[in-house]
Amino acid sequence: MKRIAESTVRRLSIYLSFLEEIGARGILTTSSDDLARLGGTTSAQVRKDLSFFGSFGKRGLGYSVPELAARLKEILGLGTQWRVCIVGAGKIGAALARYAGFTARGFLVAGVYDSDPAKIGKNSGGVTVKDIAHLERDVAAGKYQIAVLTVPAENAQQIVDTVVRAGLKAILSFAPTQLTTPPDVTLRTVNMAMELEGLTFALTNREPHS
Amino acid sequence: MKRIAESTVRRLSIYLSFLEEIGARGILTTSSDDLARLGGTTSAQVRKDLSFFGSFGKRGLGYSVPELAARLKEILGLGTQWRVCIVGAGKIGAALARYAGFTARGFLVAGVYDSDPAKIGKNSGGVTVKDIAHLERDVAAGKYQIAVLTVPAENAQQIVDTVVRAGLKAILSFAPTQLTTPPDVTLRTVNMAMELEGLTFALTNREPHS
DNA sequence: TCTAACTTGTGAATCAATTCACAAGCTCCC
DNA sequence: GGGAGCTTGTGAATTGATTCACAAGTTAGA
Repeated sequence: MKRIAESTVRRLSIYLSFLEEIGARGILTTSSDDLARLGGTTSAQVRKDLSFFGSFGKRGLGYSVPELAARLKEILGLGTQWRVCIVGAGKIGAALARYAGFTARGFLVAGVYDSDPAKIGKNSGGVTVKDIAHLERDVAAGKYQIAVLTVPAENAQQIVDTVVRAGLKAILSFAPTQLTTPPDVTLRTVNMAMELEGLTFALTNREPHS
Repeated sequence: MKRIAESTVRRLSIYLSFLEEIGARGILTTSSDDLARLGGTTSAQVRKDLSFFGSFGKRGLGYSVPELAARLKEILGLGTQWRVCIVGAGKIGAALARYAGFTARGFLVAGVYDSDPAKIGKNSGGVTVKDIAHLERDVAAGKYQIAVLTVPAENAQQIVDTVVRAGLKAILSFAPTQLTTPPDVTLRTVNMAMELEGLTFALTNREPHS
């Protein structure tokens, strides 16, 4: 299969969340134009995105909401429940552990790890915090498919190396640092300071009147 | 000035954080090749990114670390302190309110708002939670330049409309929904479920051997 | 002063993503 | 059955981003 751009995958997520929303309201049919309007893009873009995976619509009619939603779930790999571990039981880790948006989309926070003895054994987001010394063993045992990192920047690469060594293939990092992984491991980084800097850049460099 | 791509701005943030890191270690000079290696890109990309804003290096020599850092701070608008309000005093809002990465880069969390009477008046991340009914007035009074939204998806657009009406030009949203703003308002959205879906897509569609 | 070894800055070329534009398919209604 | 009115799917064209490749500037050392 041809390589799919990250931007395309992001849009598929957006389309899916709209399909679920309008599906819940009982709407059975939609069009690329509807999806484009709701998702902030163009109808041609919607159709091109979908065309990478097949043709799911009917000419003249549009798309069946439940059918397209099911196909997108399949494409995005949301058919099964994914087990996630959160590494770092600080404020952000605890917030994520009980973030409803995860469970709503089929992710199960099955473990939380920290290195701080004061936190180990305590409850964080409904899960007991485990000793990070057990992380590698648990990952190697297949307990998780995805790791979410909410640790300080200076520890992040070491933890990446640990979970990669144990065989994990997908990591979402909130550590504000650049991380490296082997090519067969997918890494996404969310850097909140960087997002804010995108805003200050815009505030600073915007034309006064436009 | 020519329009600058968002990807370029993101990379400038990365370059800056490396310059600060190596600057703190006493390194005075660096090259586009160093920055590329650390930032996961190519030296040509680094030079092209910088070329949009001027020429900051010396041929044959490279870049002065403190000088380039200062120019990047200026470009990214990090010369002044920015006042941020957090709307939504839930788990994620509270975690962000005391997130060290923000203050380290010159952002001041100057207010936290919520609509829940049980939270108003309580302390969240070192700031007293205010009634969201006062948000519009406070924004209009110029108390904040940036709003961070950590509210449920169903309330997010209404709050965007409120702060935009009050004159705010920069919003960072963590609500898992598509939001719309006038063209003179910059909006960035971080959607954690969408990031995870990018990972599950990769896990599902990856070639078994490559 | 001259050469060797670097590294920048930047047009040109390539590669990637988006948009255009239209043939083809579907439904409804006369 | 046939025409009108939709909407998809997709090559072609366009727009945008990245990479290439090299002239020009700088330093160090002989």
